[in-house]
Amino acid sequence: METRARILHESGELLREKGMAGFSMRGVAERVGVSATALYRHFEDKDALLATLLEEGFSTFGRYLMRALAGKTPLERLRRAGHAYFDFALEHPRDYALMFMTPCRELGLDSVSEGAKARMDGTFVFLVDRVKECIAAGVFAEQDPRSTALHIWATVHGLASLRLNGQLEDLDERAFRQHVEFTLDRIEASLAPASARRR
Amino acid sequence: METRARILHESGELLREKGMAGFSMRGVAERVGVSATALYRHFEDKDALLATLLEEGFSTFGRYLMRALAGKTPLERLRRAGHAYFDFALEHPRDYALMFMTPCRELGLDSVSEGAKARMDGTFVFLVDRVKECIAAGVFAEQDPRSTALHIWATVHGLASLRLNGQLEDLDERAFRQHVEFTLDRIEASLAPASARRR
DNA sequence: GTCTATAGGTGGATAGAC
DNA sequence: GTCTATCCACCTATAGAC
Repeated sequence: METRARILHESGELLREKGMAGFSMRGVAERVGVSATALYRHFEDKDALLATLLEEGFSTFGRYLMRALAGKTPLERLRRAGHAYFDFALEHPRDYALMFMTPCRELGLDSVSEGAKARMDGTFVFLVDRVKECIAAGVFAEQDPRSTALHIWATVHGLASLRLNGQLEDLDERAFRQHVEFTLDRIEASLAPASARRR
Repeated sequence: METRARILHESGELLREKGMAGFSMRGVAERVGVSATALYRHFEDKDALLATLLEEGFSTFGRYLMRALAGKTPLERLRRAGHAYFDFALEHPRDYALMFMTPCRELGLDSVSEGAKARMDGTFVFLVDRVKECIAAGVFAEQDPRSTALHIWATVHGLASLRLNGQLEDLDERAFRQHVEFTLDRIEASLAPASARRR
């Protein structure tokens, strides 16, 4: 792997291990196996490194979400979006934590927070569109699509962040995946129109 | 206020403002208006200060949760627990962030994580009990109480943490409270037995 | 592109006076 | 209990050699 890519990779690892408080250029350099100053040939400064990490995280996340569009029905596309969300969180926990679990103010990236905010809004719009499809198709009750989308986001984010924070350590990977299914089932059940709720 | 209490208060404020990375004994001392060394008369070291803050957070949270028991029916008690959860998150955002949004490993409090884990488990058991009540009363479908409780926790935690991370800034306090009601409604709807789902 | 050397800063913690 | 003085560790970032 190229040095630059390795720097980004080890940055993510260190960030997850030690948090923002323990993240340092020296720490990254040591993991990569170069001197601390070498990093400055690849990134202007510490903020630029973090900003790049954040940006690449959003790019990857966007690709994951796009998988959802392969679904053939509105409900299936929403379901796939849910799976894509958890796939990303579990396969890129460092990126997920940086993107969704770190307060903007804590990042201290004034310049990049604009871009991050735009990315976040874009993600939310994608979700709102999936919800609108479901409402139009009659599989969801007629409710404010934005409230509904926010409810879905909060629910999946809550589960993902409890998992990544280590608060569900007694669940193994398989049990967690099962709970994901349970969660997606509950979301669908809670949004179905009254006519669809009889079993 | 006593110096010790003021130290704890300002510690919470600083933690919320700057995050773990920006939290320092000197920073706390400056806010309190004493020298940095004065803090060491009240707390053995930085970890002890954080541990105390965490402990007091769980105590306060426990008192909030106890309000739920004033509800007259199982469903009302669960609903009140939901409200207590959001009340605590909104009124004690610093404590909430420290307790539920900071990875244990990032805190670096090996000694205290035992106590924190026990507290967390206690909270979860409380929620499981409320769910069991609802199932026994027939207002919830017969499902694994622990899965159900986890679903509820993840959902309310997701909403609270998005809020505290500043990702829902376009919602004012009133709109957010309204969405809380929406969320609690969705949770109940998703867990109701099939027989109760006809409108 | 990577190194060593180094400047300049921040932060945790202690010693000892008051 | 609070202060000043101080030590030491660690951090970001730059300069200049290779």
